[in-house]
Amino acid sequence: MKPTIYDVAKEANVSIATVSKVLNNTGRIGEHTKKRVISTMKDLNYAPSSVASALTKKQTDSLGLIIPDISNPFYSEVSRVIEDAAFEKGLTLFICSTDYNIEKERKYIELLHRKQVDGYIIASGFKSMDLMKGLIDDTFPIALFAQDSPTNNFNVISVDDYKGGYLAINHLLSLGHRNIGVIAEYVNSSKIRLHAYRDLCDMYGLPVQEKNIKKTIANITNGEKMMKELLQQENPPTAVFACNDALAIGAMKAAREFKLNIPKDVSIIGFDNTILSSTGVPELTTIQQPINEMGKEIVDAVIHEMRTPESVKQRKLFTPALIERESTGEV
Amino acid sequence: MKPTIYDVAKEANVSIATVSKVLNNTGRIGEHTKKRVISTMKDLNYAPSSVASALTKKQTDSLGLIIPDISNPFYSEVSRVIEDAAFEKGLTLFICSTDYNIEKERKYIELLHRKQVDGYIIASGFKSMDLMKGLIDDTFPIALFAQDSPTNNFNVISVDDYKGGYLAINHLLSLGHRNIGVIAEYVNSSKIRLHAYRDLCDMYGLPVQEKNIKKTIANITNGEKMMKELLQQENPPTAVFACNDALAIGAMKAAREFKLNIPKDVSIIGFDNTILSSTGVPELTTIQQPINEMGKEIVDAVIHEMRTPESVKQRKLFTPALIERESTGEV
DNA sequence: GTGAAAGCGCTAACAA
DNA sequence: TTGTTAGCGCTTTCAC
Repeated sequence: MKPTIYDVAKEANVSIATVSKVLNNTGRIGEHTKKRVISTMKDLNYAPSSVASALTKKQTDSLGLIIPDISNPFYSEVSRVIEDAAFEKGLTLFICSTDYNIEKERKYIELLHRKQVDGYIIASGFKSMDLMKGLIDDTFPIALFAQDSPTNNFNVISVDDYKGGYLAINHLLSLGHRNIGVIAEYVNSSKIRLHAYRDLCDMYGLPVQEKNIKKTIANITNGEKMMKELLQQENPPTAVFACNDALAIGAMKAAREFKLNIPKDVSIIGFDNTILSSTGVPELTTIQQPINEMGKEIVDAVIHEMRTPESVKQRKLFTPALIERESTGEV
Repeated sequence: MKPTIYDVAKEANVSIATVSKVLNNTGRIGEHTKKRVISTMKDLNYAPSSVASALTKKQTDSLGLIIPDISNPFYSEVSRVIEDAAFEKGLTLFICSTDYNIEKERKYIELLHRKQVDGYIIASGFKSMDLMKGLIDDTFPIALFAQDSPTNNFNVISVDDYKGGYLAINHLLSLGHRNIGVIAEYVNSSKIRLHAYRDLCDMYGLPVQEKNIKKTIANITNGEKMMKELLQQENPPTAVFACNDALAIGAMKAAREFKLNIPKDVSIIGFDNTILSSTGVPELTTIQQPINEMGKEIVDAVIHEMRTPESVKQRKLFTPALIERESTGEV
């Protein structure tokens, strides 16, 4: 049997209270007994039970991380960063993949609720924000990653989408492209990136052609499909901004099927700077989100909410960067 | 405050034992009271506390999944499958990335031990097998994924590495290649795949040239480096078997740097069939591990150990399959 | 500086 | 069929 606090108390000839105190460095205990307790803990190979302490302290030191799909490179990379940041702070993560599926979201939220996680980190693609509010207390720690919830008031950590869109389009414009297509997602971040697109078009006196803007759900197949549509219309764009790397990879496939050289015949730029952007040929020019900093920040945000539930919520937007590789070139 | 079992008991005019019984469907309770209890649970928006029940039942319904790195596509894909299988069985996962780092392994194992996970799933790359044995009981549920521990006795779920190596090399041989290089890892699975290589060479009467066998740590950069070495020697191989997709992607990079066409000048085959194998150009021919089945099996294996700790351990080897894409061709 | 005791929310004997 | 009660392993007053 795993030794308990009673075992070490008995063995060290002290009370369990004393053991607890040396365990948590609380109260005052004599140097001598402290040493003795510590050494018998070692002798017994004692490890305190987190579940017992969670029950008394009403705190589990764990967080729920809700993402669409851990096997998607962007989310797995983000998860890794968040895992490290959480671990650093003594928190463990329940990582949950919901596949944009409301039913799965509900089940996972209920599960985590029963597991008494101390807070949630919710990544883009989460749909059940309202269900969430019903299930849990209004002041319960929740932070949003790369997702907005305009109707609710949460801490959110995100990339500056306008800036990201701006960087991407501006890069294409500076390369001389004047007929630029966009493959966007049905999400808020894409909408904002499109604002940058429109504004930049205005600035350059270019007419914004709606037919050049495709919206879809982000995956490689859809990227391919949308790119084909773009390429099939008359006067097709000479450059395409895909709102994430997966869409961009799909777009590159389509271009290749059309026997188009990248970047000679058509330039393609992605978003996220996932591993996919550096493993293909040509390597993908893309916009990098500073996920390391963002991961740290979001963990800090949840912790802050845990400590001060009534604190004012913030939105922190991080500055993206252009990563020039091989998929974009002069027109 | 979150309602407790006492709240619903009082509200429904029954004892907490009764509530517990309807909660767990144990004992016998009258239809009528059962209904009443259930409805007041709904009214109060009651959700039982897993931590309290964990404390009494000495079972947390959670598993530790130890992998080298969740941001590595192979492991993120594997994790996804295991997550789903575990969720299906009512188990949640603590996913821990250890970076092949003994210190991190130790910290995570200790952490999970205190969290009282019901079992461990340990994926390839784990080094502290012996530490593990010291920390936990001999009959504690542990299953190994794609990793062997010859000196210990565990349930292991793995791919049939010999068969995988055989499929890869045989594919290359059937394409006419007679000078085949291998980029392997410093791990047992690679060793077994190399057995297949040697055996096949023997069968074909080909001399096994040690200079054609490179060993390294699996990542893209090392794949590139090893491939360059292979390519720089005189009479370089016309085909290379990389023991996983990351190495293969690196190898493709190197080939390209040498202005070699794939597969015309050199064929490359990978292993794992991760997303990387279908996003590049040319798409990578590779060996697929049936990770869906393997994921289900390993969760089942841990559950089985949880229920019958003394059960005989097994090794289950799953049959891989050749996925022909574009990176291999006739010599 | 140390200990006794209550309680965290639940399960499982055992009684009734 | 339902209720009483004793823990599960820990934290935290409050006495001493």
